[in-house]
Amino acid sequence: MSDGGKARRDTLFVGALAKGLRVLRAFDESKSEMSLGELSQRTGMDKSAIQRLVNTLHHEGFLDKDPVTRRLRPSHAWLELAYCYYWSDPLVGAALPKLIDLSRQLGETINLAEISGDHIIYVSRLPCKRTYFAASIIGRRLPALSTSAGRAILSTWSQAEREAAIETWPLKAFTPRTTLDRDQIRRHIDETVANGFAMSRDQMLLNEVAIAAPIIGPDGRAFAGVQCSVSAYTWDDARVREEILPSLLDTANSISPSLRG
Amino acid sequence: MSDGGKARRDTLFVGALAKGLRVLRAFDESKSEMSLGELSQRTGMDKSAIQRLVNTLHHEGFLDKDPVTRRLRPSHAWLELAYCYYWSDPLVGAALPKLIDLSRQLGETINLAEISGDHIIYVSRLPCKRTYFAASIIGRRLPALSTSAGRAILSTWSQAEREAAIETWPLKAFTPRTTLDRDQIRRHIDETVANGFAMSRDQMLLNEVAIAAPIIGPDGRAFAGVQCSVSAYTWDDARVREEILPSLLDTANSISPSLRG
DNA sequence: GTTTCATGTATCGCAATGCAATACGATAAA
DNA sequence: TTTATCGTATTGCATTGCGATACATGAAAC
Repeated sequence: MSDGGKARRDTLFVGALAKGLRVLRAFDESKSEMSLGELSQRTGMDKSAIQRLVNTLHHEGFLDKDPVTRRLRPSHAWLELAYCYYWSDPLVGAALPKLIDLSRQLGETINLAEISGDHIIYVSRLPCKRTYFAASIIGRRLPALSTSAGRAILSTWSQAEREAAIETWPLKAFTPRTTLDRDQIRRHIDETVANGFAMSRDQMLLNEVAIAAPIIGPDGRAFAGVQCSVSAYTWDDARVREEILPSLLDTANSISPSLRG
Repeated sequence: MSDGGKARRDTLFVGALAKGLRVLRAFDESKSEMSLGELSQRTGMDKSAIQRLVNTLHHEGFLDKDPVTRRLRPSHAWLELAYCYYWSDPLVGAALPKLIDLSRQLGETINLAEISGDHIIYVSRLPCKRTYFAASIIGRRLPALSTSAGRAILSTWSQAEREAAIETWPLKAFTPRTTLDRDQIRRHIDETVANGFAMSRDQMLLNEVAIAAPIIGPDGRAFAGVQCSVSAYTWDDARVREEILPSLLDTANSISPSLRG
């Protein structure tokens, strides 16, 4: 139970490092500041281990320690890592300028999402309107099947891959109207295949309309998508199709050629 | 030499973890994808060590491995960490909505910078115009003395602290016109103290005008600032002062009260 | 004010774990 | 084919990280 994930007795596996990383992973949106005890509880590791790991992480600048409460928080190093990530991902460099233009042109929130296993992750976000916090910061992972970007990406994959995803990938209710019926999702993805874009409502947030287009690679498959979020209060289907869709597709298509074959 | 940083023989120090973290740190903007050999070279650790550490990092999802070239790259986990950071930093939650409004109102790039030792780090960026890549992604660290945000923050500190910073903090030439003369920087910070905002030109990029206001905490000291970057081609001093400065100051001041005392 | 609890910090002997040298295997260049 | 380069795998040794335990500090309970 406690160290259930220790896994491989492999000689190429450095357990101490893995444990340290697991301490980093213990932080999340609901728990972003912890005491030693809380960390110990969350990770299932004993107090001594946490003490040593935390000490090391702190010493190396990966955890900040509140001088009075002694509680631990993510440090600026966590942002520096994101900075490095951006330089390593060729898609970001190719897409960002175009996304900025699009965001400016539409005046609405534009996101760049990449597939990450069975989730999508928001790699770049350009918020234009106030929205809830989680929707304006990068690095958020969401079940791919529930997002317009995920469905747009999937729509470019083979029938078999799509089907496997639809059957097995995780779903979670974020709103009372999040689609949990896989048949319904299948139908929507089929439409997406035909249309070349995905549009969804109320999936992550009520009264949110999301529309996404895949960024298609040289092999015809997408692993990323451009997505736009708008409010259902001010946008109806027809207007989204007319005023957002064309530019969104243009942008996504204009990024495709920059992907190396 | 090789493992010069091994440092403390402390019993609370987990060397294997520290080494692993140093592998993560080996990546930067100029080297964002490496082979085992390159990593070994960069970190000064031997091949075996790198092999084990990389294996572990890969297994734990902190490094992606190109299936054909076997080269290693930052993974999406690096963005997830940034996501966590945002939840842990109360300033971001308080500031972001207001920054979005400001960005929309001005139609120019707005940044949130925090002090991080003797550098500032861009925590949030809202690009509105195309600019060079590094200026549009979060997590970038720059010498505080060379940035308008850094100077704005410093201007709220005590005379003694300011002086110490001006004398000892690092400087680096990013453009031919980056100010390297500490007396000149001192004069500029003195002006900033008097004015309540900082304005600089050509420091990080030629023909870039940056203007920043400190976000003042309950104790009168700032550790963060709101900054706006515009092009010198289209903005002269007078127009910046007239059209940008008031809203920028308003925004910075409106964030201050949300900082807990 | 003393007791009690909770939490952070420090110490220490043991052996499990990570170490570095080395050998193997593939792929690419010469 | 040869040679070089780079990723992968193995192994014996002792360094290093382990976890129980004891100490310190501060807050809450009574």
